[in-house]
Parts: sequence; C-alpha cells; structure tokens
Amino acid sequence: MITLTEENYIKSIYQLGRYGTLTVSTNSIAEALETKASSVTDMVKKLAEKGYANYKRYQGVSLTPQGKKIAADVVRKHRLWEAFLVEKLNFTWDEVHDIAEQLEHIKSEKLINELDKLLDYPTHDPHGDPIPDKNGDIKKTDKTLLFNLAENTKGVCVGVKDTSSSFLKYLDKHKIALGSEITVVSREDFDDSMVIEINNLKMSISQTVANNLFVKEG
Amino acid sequence: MITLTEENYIKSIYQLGRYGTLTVSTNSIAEALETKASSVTDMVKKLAEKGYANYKRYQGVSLTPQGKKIAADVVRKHRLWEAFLVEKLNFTWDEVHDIAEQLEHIKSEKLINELDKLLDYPTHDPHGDPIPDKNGDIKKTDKTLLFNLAENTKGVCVGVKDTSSSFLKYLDKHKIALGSEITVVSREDFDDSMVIEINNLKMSISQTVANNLFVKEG
DNA sequence: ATATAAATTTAGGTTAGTCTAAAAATAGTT
DNA sequence: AACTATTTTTAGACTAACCTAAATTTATAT
Ligand SMILES: [Mn+2]
Ligand SMILES: [Mn+2]
Ligand SMILES: [Mn+2]
Ligand SMILES: [Mn+2]
Repeated sequence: MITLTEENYIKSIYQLGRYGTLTVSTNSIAEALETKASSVTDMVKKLAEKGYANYKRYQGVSLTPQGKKIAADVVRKHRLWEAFLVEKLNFTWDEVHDIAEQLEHIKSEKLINELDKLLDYPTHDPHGDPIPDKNGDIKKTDKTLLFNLAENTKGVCVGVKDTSSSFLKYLDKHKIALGSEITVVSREDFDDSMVIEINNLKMSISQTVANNLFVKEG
Repeated sequence: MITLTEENYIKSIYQLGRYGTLTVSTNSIAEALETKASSVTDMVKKLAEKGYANYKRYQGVSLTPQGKKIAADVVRKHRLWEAFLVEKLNFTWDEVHDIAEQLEHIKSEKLINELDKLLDYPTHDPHGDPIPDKNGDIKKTDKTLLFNLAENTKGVCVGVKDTSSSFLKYLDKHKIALGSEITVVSREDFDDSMVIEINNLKMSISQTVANNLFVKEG
C-alpha cells in the first residue's frame, strides 16, 4: 500500500529529476511540496526502505524502476484528468491543475483506462505536457522555448512551462493558444523582449513570456 | 476545513439515521465504518465541537443542519459519480461503489455541477438511490420491498437495498434490472420464498432476494 | 588549509486517527 | 430492587506526517 503523501513525494522526485533520470536534492523537494527539509529527509528514508527510491545521506535521492513506474502512473492520471476536465466538462486550462492534484490519487485501473478511451488516447494534456502511456513511457518531442528562436523564424506553440493561472490567462487574453503559429519579427537586446506576429497581429512580449512558451520550430 | 475521515463519519451518521433524521448509536457507526467504538467516541466529540453533530455521552449522535448539508453533498457526489461511471465509462452497477467512495471526497463545486449537467441532471443513481440536489434535498419516492407485495400484484423494480457485488450479479444473471416489471405469482408460507414473473418467465426467489429489491407498486 | 556559509540530518515534539484494555453507564431480567 | 449483560466512554499507546531547533556534513571562498 502506498499513501497519497508518498505518491506526492515520488511524483516530485520524478518531475524535479527530469522524469526520473536525475538525482534530486532534499531542499528542492521541500520547496516543491511546500514542506520542510527535515520532513523530506524522513520521507525519503521511508521511500528507500520501501524500495521506491535510492538514497544515501547528504547525497540526494533518485527513483528506483519501481518508483519511476508509480510516478509515471500518477502523472499519467493527472494529465488525463486535466484533459478530461477541459474536453468533457467545460473547464479552461487555467482551472484544472488543482482538481487534477486531487484526482491523480484515485485508485482504479479501469477508471483511468476508460478515461483514456473516452478521450481517444490523447498524447498531451491541455498545457502541452506529454501523457505517459500504460507502461510509463513518454513520447519525447523536440520543443524549444520561444526565447531561443532567432529573428525571422517561425514556430508553432506546443506547450507552456509556467502553468500558473495568471500566465495562462495572459495567453488567453492575447489569443495565444496551443497550435498558434508565431513568427519572431525582431528581438531587443536591451531588455530581451521580442516582437512576434501571431494571428496576423504584431505584439511585443517580455523575456519572461518568451521563456515560458514552448514552440516547435519551423 | 473538513477532513476525508470526518466526511466519512458524517456520511455514516446521515445514512444510518435515515438521511439525518434520527439519532445514531456509537456501535452502529463503528460497525458501518469497520472501526472501533472508542474511535467513534473520539470522532463524535470532535464533530460536536466543530458544530456538525449533536452529542451527549451515552445518548447517541445526530447531525446539525450544517452536518446534514455536508453529508448530503458527499452523498450527492457519491451518487453522481456512480451514475457517471455507468453512463459514460462503461462500468457495471456492481463495479462503481468502491471508486465512488474515493471520488466522493474530491472538492470542486464546478466539477460536480458540470458532471450533473453532463449526465442531464439525473435524479437517481445506478442502484435506484435518490441523488440529493444542490440544496441537499432528496425527492422521496414511494417504493416498497418486493417482499411486501401480495399475490397477483405487479410492481416495477426501482432500486436495490443490498448493493453488494454478489447480489447485483445475481440480478444481472436473471435479467432483473431497474425498470423490470415483476408480478408476484404466488407466495410460499413455508420458507417465505415467492414465485415471480419477469420478462415473461416465471422464477422462484428467496425471501432474501425479495427483501432486497425495491419496487414501485401497481 | 581554514573559516564561513549552505545544505542536510538528527532529536524531540505535535496532531489526527487509530487501537486495546479497563472503567463507567445504561438496559434487560428475574 | 438487584444482578447481569451490553453499550459506551476513558486511559494510555501507537503510527504517519509534520514541525522547530540543534548538530553535522558538504560546499565555497579566501
Ligand atoms: Mn497540472
Ligand atoms: Mn498539465
Ligand atoms: Mn455506493
Ligand atoms: Mn449507489
């Protein structure tokens, strides 16, 4: 039996460590989960005992294959639920995260498989993040930050890095959505802002915005 | 803030006490929640402190209006989720209860209202139990146990009392479903069994079955 | 290499929810 | 009314998950 809290720790280690490939520090977990480092130490010991994590004191944590599978399942559920809320229940992409944080812990194989089927086996969630398959595998796509595009190059918006409600609403307001085609018209060295063209309109965006939008080049 | 555990206790008090109208004993709650009477006493004190329950030692527990509203909301969510699983995700009526036990604790007004809309505002769950409305009100229907029907009277099956998987599967096997018309052909004094006609077939059912099927007479 | 700073762990406590065993109150029976 | 059985409560302990404060280890900078 795995508890909801354990699942959240494992998920954090997974996501902070690039889908379970890197070792993660105690403090980074504490920050992600809004808890204290001492609590993290306690939990990480337990996860190691249970076979979900590799841990040597002062050396950080990583996931075992078993831990990785658990994490991928939780992330799969989180993202499928987000897709469901947007596709079937009229939620907007800035409303779904907190509810998915709750729904990701519901235990039922059939439920998640039926949800997958109902949504016609989506590969990405409403924020453009990939949905792990039943085996926990993730299809890697070659996306880059808009900030990395040179002048006079084009890209299609495929995801957001910052998924905060305020950023998503900013994008909505300016009609920037997944699938939008964006051309970098010019870049400003002074403040790293850029002028882009989208929907046949030019607009200036800050460095912060450009650093939180994923595009597929070309 | 109300915890998942508190919600489960409140729901039990609600259901054992006929939708919050009766006082409930410590032992009955313990049995329903598969816990010990001493744990119930502790929790019931806390619920009283928080204003959800009325409690005097040795005298049993009842719900305050506030507690009743919380209970009705949880039951509403439980039953709407059960309906969703059957209507939209291909679950059978014997598979939904345990998952609904988890889903009933998800906190989101919008989620439950959208679910309600998606299902076109159902009044009953897959077992024939009424779904409380947003205000916590329940539409009372005049149903009776099949066991109470006299010989040569008819009824329409509108619900089950026992919602165990084994009973529901028994009903499936004999093609007894909500909406089925049932005629009591004869009753046997000896063992309280009865012969019924359903789908133009006669069959004998035990007293146990007759006492767990709700029908609407006539 | 030492000193200082930052990160991490340990020690000791708290709270929610549970349990067992014993005590107290209520209900049932002669 | 008195005894007995049942129900309920209290007392004391346990675990999971958290915290603060102090100790320890590792990293960084002279
Ligand atoms: Mn999310
Ligand atoms: Mn997402
Ligand atoms: Mn149910
Ligand atoms: Mn039901």
